[in-house]
Amino acid sequence: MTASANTNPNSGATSGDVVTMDKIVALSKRRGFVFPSSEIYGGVGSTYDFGHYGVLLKGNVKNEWWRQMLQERDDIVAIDSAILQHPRVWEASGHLAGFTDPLVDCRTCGQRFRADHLAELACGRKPSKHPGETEECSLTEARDFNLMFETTIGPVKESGATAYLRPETAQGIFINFKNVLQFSRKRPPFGIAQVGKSFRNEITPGNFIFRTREFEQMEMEYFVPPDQAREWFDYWLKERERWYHELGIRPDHLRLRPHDADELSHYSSATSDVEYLFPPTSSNGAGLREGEPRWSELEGIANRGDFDLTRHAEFSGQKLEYFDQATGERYVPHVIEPAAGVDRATLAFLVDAYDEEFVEREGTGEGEKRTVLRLHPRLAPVKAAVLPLVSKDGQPELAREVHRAVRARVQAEYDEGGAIGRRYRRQDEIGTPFCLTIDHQSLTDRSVTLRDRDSLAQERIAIDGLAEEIERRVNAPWKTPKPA
RNA sequence: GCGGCGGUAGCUCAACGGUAGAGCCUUGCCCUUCCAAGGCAAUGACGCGGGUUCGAUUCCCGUCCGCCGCUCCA
Repeated sequence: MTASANTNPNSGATSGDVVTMDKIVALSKRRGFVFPSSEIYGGVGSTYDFGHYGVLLKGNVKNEWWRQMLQERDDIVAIDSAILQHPRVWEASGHLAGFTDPLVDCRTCGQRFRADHLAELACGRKPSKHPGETEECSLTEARDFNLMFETTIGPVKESGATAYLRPETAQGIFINFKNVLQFSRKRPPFGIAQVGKSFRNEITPGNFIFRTREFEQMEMEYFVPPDQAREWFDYWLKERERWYHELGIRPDHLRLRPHDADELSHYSSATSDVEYLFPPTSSNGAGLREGEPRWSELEGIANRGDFDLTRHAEFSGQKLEYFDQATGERYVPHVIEPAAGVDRATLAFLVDAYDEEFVEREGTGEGEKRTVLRLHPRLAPVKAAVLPLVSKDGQPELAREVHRAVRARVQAEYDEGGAIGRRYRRQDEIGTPFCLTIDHQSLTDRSVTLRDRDSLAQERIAIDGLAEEIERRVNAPWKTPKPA
């Protein structure tokens, strides 16, 4: 729970400490994971485009989430709801009211206040004053802060109906509760899961892809009998924590943090955050660091009670409840919601995997720094790279054959350009767990060397059955070699 | 949105009131070699707009973008 190992700037250059956000941003751009969006036009604040490896990595993160939610159990079904929904959805959810308060800023003290609550608010000055009451106060005009993106349905703006881009995927699940109940043959406890884009006009986006105005969520609403809500809440806390651990996040960099009473959302009776210990922004050569490591939220797990179904029942006039044939009971299920950020999880996996080490050149005592992403093989964008040692003597031809076989099973690359060491390092930087090198011996005995990303160890392995062997290794249990 | 700092090739840096230079990276060719150190060549930058000036990447203003703090959340 504590961050002692990483809050101490003098803790030395253990491999876990070298990462900074600057390095992640630079690597992301250098290797084509993530680019600032609209760059050729000067950029748009806090929007990002995912490049080739970023798409593969993020896709793997989502796949792993689906694996836990769908493949490994039979009480959760999937849905993919529309981004544009009926405006009443957001009245019922509370977003339209809660997201549109007029606010004023004070230019003197820098604080922000609800414009309609000035008379009751204290502005922090002594003796206690209301905002605007003292001579130094310099309040701005009241402005509407609508955190939802607004658009118009219909091509003529003036005559169209106002609609909102969804600020969360959860509501798309609640409004489909009836549909799913009818067609999925499920009864509580059961869940509905969704992955998709959401949009919020954040006041202060930033921290790379950590907080953006357009982001992707992985949300699951788990509907349970009211008297079981607490136990399922605890269950999902553990399940979600296990998910991060199994995908290689170092346990001492992950924690569950229960919300205080005053932090709770309007809809929640209990919420815990899954937090990751993110590194500082940058560090200079002298070991001084700008910013401190900071616990930040990857995921919120909330007990939403019956708030959502009750509200939608009220606003829509539809019955949103479950009738238990066995007991003759009719009730509104309570909801446990693990709501995770895809981009945040992806960033955390990148950060946690980042490592640098010194590789000595044989016998010289000198060497090079190696940058490597120690990603769980299942998360790695590319599972295997096929490399002919030299690009002649029939090696490229055999390598192409191996590549064709391997890529039939897993994401694989072929590369014959430049020195072999350089190609290994390129693969290290994108986290490829296995490099398959074709050499002169390969041509006579149909074997390759398999080079391990983390240990650099090489072993000789037969080409026949190679693709299956790679697939087996990718799916084997894995633990990060990085020290805690 | 407010306050502080910053913006020169993909990256790390340099110089300068007289139209920018290096290393690394990348690409091509040669070499053929199991961990980025070989040879030859090439691509490539003053965030954007305005002002001062004979002349602005340099000085001034605005704007955009980024980082740090306030606030919010996945």
